[in-house]
Amino acid sequence: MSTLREIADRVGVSVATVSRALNDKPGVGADTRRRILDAAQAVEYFPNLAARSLATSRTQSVLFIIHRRQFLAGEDPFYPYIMQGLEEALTSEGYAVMPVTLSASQLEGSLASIPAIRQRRPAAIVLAGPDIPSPFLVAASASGLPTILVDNATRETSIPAVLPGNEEGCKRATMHLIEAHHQSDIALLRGPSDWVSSEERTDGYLAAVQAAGLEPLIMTADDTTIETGQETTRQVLEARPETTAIVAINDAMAIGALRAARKMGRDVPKNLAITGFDDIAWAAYSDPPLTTVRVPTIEMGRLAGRLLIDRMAGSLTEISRTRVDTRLIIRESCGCHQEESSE
Amino acid sequence: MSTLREIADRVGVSVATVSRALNDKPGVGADTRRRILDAAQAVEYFPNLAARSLATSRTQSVLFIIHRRQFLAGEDPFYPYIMQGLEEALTSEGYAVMPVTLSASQLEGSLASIPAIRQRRPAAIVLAGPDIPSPFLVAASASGLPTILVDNATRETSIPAVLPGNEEGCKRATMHLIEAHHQSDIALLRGPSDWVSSEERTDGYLAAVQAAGLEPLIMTADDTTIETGQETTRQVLEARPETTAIVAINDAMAIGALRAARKMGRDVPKNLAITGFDDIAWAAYSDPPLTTVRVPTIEMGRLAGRLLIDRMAGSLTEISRTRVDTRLIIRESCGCHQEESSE
DNA sequence: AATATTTACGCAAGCGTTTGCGCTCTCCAT
DNA sequence: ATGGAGAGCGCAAACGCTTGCGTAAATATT
Repeated sequence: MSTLREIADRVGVSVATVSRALNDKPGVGADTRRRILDAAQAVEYFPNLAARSLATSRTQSVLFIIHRRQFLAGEDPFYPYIMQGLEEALTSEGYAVMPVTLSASQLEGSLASIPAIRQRRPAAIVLAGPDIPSPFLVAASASGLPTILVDNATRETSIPAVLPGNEEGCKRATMHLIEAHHQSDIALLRGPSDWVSSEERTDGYLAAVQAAGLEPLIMTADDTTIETGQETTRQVLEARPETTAIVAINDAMAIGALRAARKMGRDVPKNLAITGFDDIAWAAYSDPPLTTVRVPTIEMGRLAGRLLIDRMAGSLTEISRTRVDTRLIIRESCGCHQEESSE
Repeated sequence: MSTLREIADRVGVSVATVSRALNDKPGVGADTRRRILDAAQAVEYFPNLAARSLATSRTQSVLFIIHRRQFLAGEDPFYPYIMQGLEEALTSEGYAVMPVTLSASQLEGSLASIPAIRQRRPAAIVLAGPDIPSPFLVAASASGLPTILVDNATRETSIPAVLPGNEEGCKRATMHLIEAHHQSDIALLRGPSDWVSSEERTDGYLAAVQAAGLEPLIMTADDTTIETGQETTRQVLEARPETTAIVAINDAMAIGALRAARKMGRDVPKNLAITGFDDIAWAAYSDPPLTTVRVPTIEMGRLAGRLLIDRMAGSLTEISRTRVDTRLIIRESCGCHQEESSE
């Protein structure tokens, strides 16, 4: 493991000069700089980040915080994709991501009580997922560290956040149903109102339905699982049997709707059209394959990473919410076999 | 952010003594130690890990390496669960996990060319997943860092590895089919032979089938996706229509088998029994719900973490392969609705 | 030609720990 | 009383890097 000393000795300069040369700082002659870079190459120099952190008192790692519940639920976890994108964006700039999954009680407590944050002094914090309580988000942001939210947002303060184009996406899906499905009754299956994406998707549904002059029917569930999707669909079909289309707030609920429809003797898509949201891995394999709105999760992570890098570099872009584009993926659950379906 | 200095000043001793007291090292009087611990508590001291790393020249983070392909395939990724368990085990001992996903070309190259390993000098390496090439595993192990494999293993050298009880698990599932399904023809859908778990599960299948005096039928696919499961099942049912049961090497192939069976007019489980392996999140929601062998992925991660901690602590346990117990989860795809089914 | 400015570099302190070594003091065996 | 052992503690160096400051030389300014 070579050090600055070695390079300095080789070239015949001081370590200070080598440090400056390697970090693209002024105060080094062009020729000297070249020789230093060559020597660094020759000895395969990599900076010791622990030493650098100690000297600069800032690290090159960002905390990636999620709620442990995401795991226990056994659902299709989306944050690995977020993390993947994040890692892609960050490693290229020399940053590492360190995942920390917190329990509900830890998320109630104070930010400072999390050892990782005290001991490792991360350069930034990423908080992913809708189930991190708002006070915690605010506390993280107030800690002074660059903070970014993914698939979550706060109303009061304006913490930077990366979100899918929820409203347009859901509006798009609903409109697709309206166009194809002859102006029939379209119900919405939605989740808790403290989940930002749920709110926004509902807005999209409402915009589309009202533009078409239809009567909205909104069913709110406590969570957005297959089970609740199934149960709320049952309720919808019993309360309003004339319903011919269902917009589900996410794919899990949509798959639940599929199951409920089958159990109640409805043929999807013939008697009932269904759309989901997210395009999780299994959406393409449901029966029938699910028409849904694809959320580019990896891209969201990448974006979060880039925004963070910009902020750490000092550019004071106070953009509050950044959107990533969604895309309607037409499969079979909506009843229109188009050639240009998936992909 | 308090330092050793502060505590030392408060108590009236040297930093050296504080350091020794806080690290449970000898050379500190009982009374002094108490006062130091109290003071540390009072100022909410947390060691600066960068400084410690610099002084000890070893870090408190472990690299978690996976193959990027795992993501692109869009399959149900299993390693988030591994990582979850790993994190649980490691954080309690003050270690952090840093995930690094490598591309195929990086996995062909040398270990040293990975910046993370040169710059962060991890305390250990975890390599997860069957698709990391053997030479890379060997190189990692040869690097001198404590290394552990999860869901992979090498034949030549004996790198410590954590694996599911593949053979027993698959034997168990196959025997269940044999017992319930009156001694009929049972085919196996397996994956590539360089995937250790595939090999071992095949052994389990063979053991069960041969013990029952049946003729084995093994179909090998290039990968273990829904698509290949579907395709190989089609082949099996065409080549040997009398087949009444299929053991799939993993749940994805099993779900593919389900689809193929439906397309070919077979009723599962009436005309064809199917079992999977892994118990991924969606196994419970397939139609019919999949009977499968549960692999405790989170537990595997936990175990890997604990083994690593032991090795870093110096205990020279040269256990080569550690097994975690699997468990047969009986649902409906095998045709025996037992009361004591899942959970 | 004399002065002011800039450029290129070295010195050395400092970041917060750990740890080998040496010192003092107490205690016990001689 | 004297010696040695051991416990308890402090000193100071070391880990590898960054950075403010000082200085000499080179260049620009009048």
